[in-house]
Amino acid sequence: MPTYESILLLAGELRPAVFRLARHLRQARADAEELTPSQLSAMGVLLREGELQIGELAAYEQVRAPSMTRLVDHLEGRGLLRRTPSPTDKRAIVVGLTDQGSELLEANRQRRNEWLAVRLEKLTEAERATLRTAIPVLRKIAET
Amino acid sequence: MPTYESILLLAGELRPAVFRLARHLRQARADAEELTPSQLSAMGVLLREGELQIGELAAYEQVRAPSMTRLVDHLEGRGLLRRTPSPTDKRAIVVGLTDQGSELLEANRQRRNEWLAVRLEKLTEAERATLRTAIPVLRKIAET
DNA sequence: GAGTTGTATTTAGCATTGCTAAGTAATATT
DNA sequence: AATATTACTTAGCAATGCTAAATACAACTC
Repeated sequence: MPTYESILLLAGELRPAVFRLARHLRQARADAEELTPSQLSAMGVLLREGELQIGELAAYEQVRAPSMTRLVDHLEGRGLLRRTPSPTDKRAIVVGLTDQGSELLEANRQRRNEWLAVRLEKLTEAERATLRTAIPVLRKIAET
Repeated sequence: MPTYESILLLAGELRPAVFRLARHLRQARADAEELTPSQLSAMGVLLREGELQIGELAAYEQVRAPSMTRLVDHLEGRGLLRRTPSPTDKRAIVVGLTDQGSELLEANRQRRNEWLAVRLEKLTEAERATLRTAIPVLRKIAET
């Protein structure tokens, strides 16, 4: 039975480790991609979830509706997503990725995975095995 | 000898797992703390590194000098850090945390560690052991 | 040592993104 | 039918990123 103290210690080491890696993963994104993190993130939600109303998308992104309205304005202007009136509710609007949007997002995802893969290649097989074991634990923490 | 394909697969799983956890860790911060992520991050650098010149701090934060000048303006106005002229270079300025700044930062750090610790407590001891093993690997990737 | 070049910081002005408050249109409730 | 709620938009504020240009000092060069 571990003490809370020892767990706090673990937290103090795990937190910065995860945080720093995430920071690098984020920076390995754009490079003159002309898309900001918010834009990429919102598009990522649409890729995973399919079409959503503006308000739903805002909720996913933990942002207020007006912020999402403007973000969608930009992305729509660049042809990366499309607004369509909701068939069931004439107040609401449904947004979804265009083909161009999905392709851009997919290219981006691949680039980031490759950035990480290059680093994973340099590890030992044992270290990679450790990571494979850790992934479900990391997911579990985030889902709590 | 693993294939690059299998490593790409691992990357595709590890990346979102780390990213999501980091996102939660970030959100477990402020809560009416009246400090933004940029401000917290810059103060964190000063806590780790001690006093730095504006330009050095900007470099750590991967931000341009003018952005850091303004951020330091704000934090100085709130009494969280202090500007002092560099003794060796009359062009330069050295910034460092005030006692109030250090205390606020320490309180913040503790709160975030506790957020994570609560979740770590709910894991099995084997899962925590996995994380302990994974920490140095995560660090290694980030440092590459 | 005078003049040039480079460095550290600041100021000014632009774009993005977050917010709240208030407006419009449609839906739901009483 | 009147009222309240909901979905989105518009308008305007604050924070943060940038570049360009100004200022002050430091370091070289001839």
